[in-house]
Amino acid sequence: MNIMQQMQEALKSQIEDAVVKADLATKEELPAIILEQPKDKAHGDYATNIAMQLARIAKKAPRKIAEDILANFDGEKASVTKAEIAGPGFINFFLNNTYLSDLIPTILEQGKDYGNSTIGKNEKIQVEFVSANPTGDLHLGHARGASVGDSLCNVLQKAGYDVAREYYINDAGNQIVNLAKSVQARYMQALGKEMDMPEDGYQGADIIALGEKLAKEHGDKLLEESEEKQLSYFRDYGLKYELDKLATDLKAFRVSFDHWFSETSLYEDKRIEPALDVLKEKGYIFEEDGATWFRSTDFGDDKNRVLIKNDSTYTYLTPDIAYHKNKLDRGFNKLINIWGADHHGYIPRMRAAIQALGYDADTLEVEIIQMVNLFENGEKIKMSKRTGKAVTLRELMEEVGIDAIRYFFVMRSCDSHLDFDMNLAKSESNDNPVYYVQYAHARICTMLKQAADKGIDFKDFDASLLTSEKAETLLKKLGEFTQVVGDAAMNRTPHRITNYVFDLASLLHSFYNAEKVLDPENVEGTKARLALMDAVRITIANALDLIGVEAPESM
RNA sequence: GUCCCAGUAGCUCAGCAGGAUAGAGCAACAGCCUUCUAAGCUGUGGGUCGCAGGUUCGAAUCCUGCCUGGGACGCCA
Repeated sequence: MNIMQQMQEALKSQIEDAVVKADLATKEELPAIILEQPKDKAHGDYATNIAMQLARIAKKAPRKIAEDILANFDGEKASVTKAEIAGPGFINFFLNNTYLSDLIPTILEQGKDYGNSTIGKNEKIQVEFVSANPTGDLHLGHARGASVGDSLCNVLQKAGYDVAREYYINDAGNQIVNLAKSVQARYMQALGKEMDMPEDGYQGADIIALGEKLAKEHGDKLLEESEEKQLSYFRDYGLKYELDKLATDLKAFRVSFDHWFSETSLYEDKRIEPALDVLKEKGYIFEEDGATWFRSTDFGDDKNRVLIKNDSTYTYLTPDIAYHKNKLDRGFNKLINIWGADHHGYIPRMRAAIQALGYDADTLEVEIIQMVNLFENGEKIKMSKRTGKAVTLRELMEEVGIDAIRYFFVMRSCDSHLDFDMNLAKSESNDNPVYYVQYAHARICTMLKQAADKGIDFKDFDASLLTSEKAETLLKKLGEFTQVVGDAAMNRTPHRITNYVFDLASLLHSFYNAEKVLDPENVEGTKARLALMDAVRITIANALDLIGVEAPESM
């Protein structure tokens, strides 16, 4: 538990004691004490609404209750210097802020670990994200999913969850047959022979390049093989090529996975039948119109779903159920899937399957990532999957840079559609939030370097010298970091990290402009400020690390 | 028709378990570089929180209905 949490817990327990002592409520009746940090400084460091909450239980006016609480409140035990009743019945607490001076040594000592907590209680949680079909390049939607997924995993880990990152490879089924046919057509075309693309073929430039590559390497030799052998070759070759490309691009994008799970392996390891058997035993399976169905409506889905088509092949859902069963068999007690908005309709049936397998519905959480619109020069860039004319992640990385993409994609709540402004992301100006934050970090590094060059050692700093309002605001913000990470983890909202780090950078810039850090006239003050700067540097770097953005030492 | 997401300042969006006068960036306007990076700072103006009800001490936040925009509703994946 960090200093801020200790402070809050101490305060809460004093409030609880006071309520019980004042005979307003018993310990059992008492609701959880809520402490909030008022926006207005005149309202103190913390405020509680407990008096209003107790109005019904104690049958008294909130302000009267607040008075009774304060009459029985021992402020000294919680570092409270002043407590006031305000508004409809808030109690505002003003704290002795010396506790803040303990914060800097903690941050400096913890370094990269500052912000870590144990609220995840080591819970085994699996996050499946991206899982783009190996049939083309990653586009913007995947990139957002990758950014959010990776950042969420980082946040969860920092908050003490035991996280496994997984990519589900859809390397079985129709789309792979299509891939093989598409590669074949592109290969033929590269040889100068007439061949139409299959109807649902993959039109991407990557497949054209692949066809040319094959033509170059093999000439027309591949045509000597049987059609079946050719397609099998194109399938394997295309799959490997696409998967390598996905892995390379994602790695470049600073996203890695603990496990790449192959759909085909479900067939090879005979995992699909046993999963179906479980549903069958429990009576959720029935036959109709020559097909095998899952009665997902038993669990709130709006219609039942086919598992085995009347041509005796599986639907997409069937191996996916086996896959999720496998995840659960591996001992994860929480599964998070990150899907694009176009898959949201798939949630009820998957959740039904989880329940049919004997688990709670909320074992599976699905985070839906809304769509991305790309804007350049104020105009929306149209994307078309059919013609393959979508902007790829690779192109975007080359044009915009990884830091800006990662930051922009995680900056907004997943629920919101995201307008990605190319001009803004590319601009090296203060309009660009990424540069704004990185600049704050670089500024600090410059000061620390200059101090080091001058031989200033601030190890023996005295934090009590940091009395200015701007320094104090900065300190309080630093103290919030652990809580912010914990909230982002529990609510699955990595965008809070960008909000936080932006605010922190803003406070740093403000402080920087108001106070001279390196002051030859005041050695002790300089040391204290340098220590504060180092703590800010560490916190910014840790926050940026969570969202996969670099923290440069100079710009 | 059913379901999901969104609707907050001119624009893009925050707003944490309901809390005090609704915030930030951009844009507009006015200032700050003989001083640690002006990729920065300071200040001003700008809002019926889509609409209508309800829940309560209190609603941008929760519930219901409606309106608008986007998406999903396959024996596709």
